[in-house]
Amino acid sequence: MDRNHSTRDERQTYRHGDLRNALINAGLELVRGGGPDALTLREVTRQVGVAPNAAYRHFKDRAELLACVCSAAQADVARGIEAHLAQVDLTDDPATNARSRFRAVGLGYLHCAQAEPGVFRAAFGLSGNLSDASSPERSGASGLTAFQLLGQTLDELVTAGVLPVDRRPNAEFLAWSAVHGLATLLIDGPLRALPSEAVSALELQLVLMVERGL
Amino acid sequence: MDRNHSTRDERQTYRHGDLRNALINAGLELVRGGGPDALTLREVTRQVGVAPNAAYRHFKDRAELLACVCSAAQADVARGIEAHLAQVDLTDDPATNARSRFRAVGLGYLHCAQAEPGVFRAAFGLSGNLSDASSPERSGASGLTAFQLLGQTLDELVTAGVLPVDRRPNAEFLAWSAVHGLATLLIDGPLRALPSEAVSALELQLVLMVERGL
DNA sequence: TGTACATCAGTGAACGCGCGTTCACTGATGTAC
DNA sequence: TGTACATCAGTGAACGCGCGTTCACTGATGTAC
Repeated sequence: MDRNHSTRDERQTYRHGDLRNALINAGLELVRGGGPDALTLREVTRQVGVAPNAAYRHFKDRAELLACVCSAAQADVARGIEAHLAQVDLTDDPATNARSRFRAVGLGYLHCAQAEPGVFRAAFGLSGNLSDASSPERSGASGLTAFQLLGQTLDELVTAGVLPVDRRPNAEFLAWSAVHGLATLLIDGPLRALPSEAVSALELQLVLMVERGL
Repeated sequence: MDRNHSTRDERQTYRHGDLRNALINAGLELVRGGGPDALTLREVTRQVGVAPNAAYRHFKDRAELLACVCSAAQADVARGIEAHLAQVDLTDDPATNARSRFRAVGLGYLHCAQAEPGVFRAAFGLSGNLSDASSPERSGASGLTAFQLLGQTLDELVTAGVLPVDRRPNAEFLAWSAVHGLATLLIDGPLRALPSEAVSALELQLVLMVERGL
C-alpha cells in the first residue's frame, strides 16, 4: 500500500514532493467509494492536505485529473484480469488452455467489477465524463490493456482451432458487450441483490454462452 | 406530441391544472438532452414556467421526480421495442417466427438506445440514482415491460423447439446483458464513432451470437 | 341562485451549501558565480 | 564553500454559480348552507 503513503501524512517540507501522484491516488480512493462523480477537486486536495488550488499546478482542470484517475482505474482492472489469468492451471491440450484463459478474462472482468464497483465505473462506466477527456487506456503489469488481453485470448482460441477464423472479426466487441452488460446489471442493476452462488453461476453461464455463440 | 402541451404555454389560470404530468414530461425532455444528471428541479420548473418550489406539491424530492421520469423513460423503451416487434413479418414456420421476434426485441433495444441515449440512460443507465428510488419499471402500450417482452420471446423460442427447456432459466439475464453491454459501448463507449453500417452489422452479429450461445 | 368559507396549488424571497476557478502572494529549492 | 538570485510549487482569500429545500404567503377553486 505504498499508494497512500502521502495521504493524511503531516508534511514537514513546504513542498509536497509528489503531489501529482498523491492527487491521483487520493482521487482513486474517492472513486473507489462513490464512482467518478465522487471525484471533487476540493475533496481530493482536502484528502492530501493541500490547498484546493494547488491541484492547478499539476492539472489543467478537474476534467484532466479525472481523466488521469480513470486511466489509473483502467490499469487496476487490467491488473486484476492478469491476476486471474495467472491462476489458470494449464494442461497439455492447447484448446482447453485457450478456453480456460478466455474464461479467466471474462470472469476476471466480472470479479473486478464486483470487488471494486466504483473503480470499475470510473474505468469503464463510460459515463460521459470519460468520453470527453478520451483518456488513453492505461496498461496493467504486462503492459497490456484489458481490451488487449481479451483480444489475445481470442487469438489463442483461433490458433487452438476452437474459434473459426471467420468468426474472429469483432469478436472482442461481442464478448466485451456481454461481459460488460452483466457487470453493470450486477453492480447497480436488478441483479444487485443476488446471492453470491447465484452470481457465480450466472457469470459462468454467460461466459459459456459467449464461448458457444462466437 | 400531446406530451408537451403545457411546456412554455402561457397559463391564464392561476392554477396549472396538470403540473405533475407537465413536470414529468419536462423532466423527460431534459433527460433526453443530457441523461439523468441533467434533471434539475430548478430547470424542470423553469421549463414549465412555474416557481421552483411548486414541484414540492407533487413530489417529495428531486429523487422522487427523477424516479417518475425514469419510469416514464422505461415505458418509452418498452414502446420502442413493441414497435419493432410489430414490424416483424410472420411466416408459417413457428421456429422462424420465434427467432425473428427474439431478434426484434434485441435490435429494438439497441435502436432505442441509440436513437435516444439520454432516455435510455435514464431508463436503464442504472447509475445509482435509479437504484435508490427503486422505481417500478413501467410498462409500454401492451402493458408489458421491456424485460417481460424479452421473457415472452424466449418462451416462444422454447415452445417453438428452438431453445432447449433446460437452457431457459436465466436466459433473460444473459440476453439482456449482451444487448445492454453493446448498447452502452455504442452510446458512450469506444464504439461511439462507428459508421452506421458497421453498427448494424455488429448489432446483428451480437444478437445472433446470443441466439446461438443460449 | 347566491354567499361564506375551507382547501390547497402555486408564489416570492431567502437560506446554506459545496463546487470550480482566479488572483496576487510567499517561501523553499537549486543553480550560477 | 558561501552568497545572490531565479524558479515555481503551494498558500490564502475571494469570486460567482446553480443547486435543493424551507418559509410564510396568496388567491383560485369547489363545497355547504
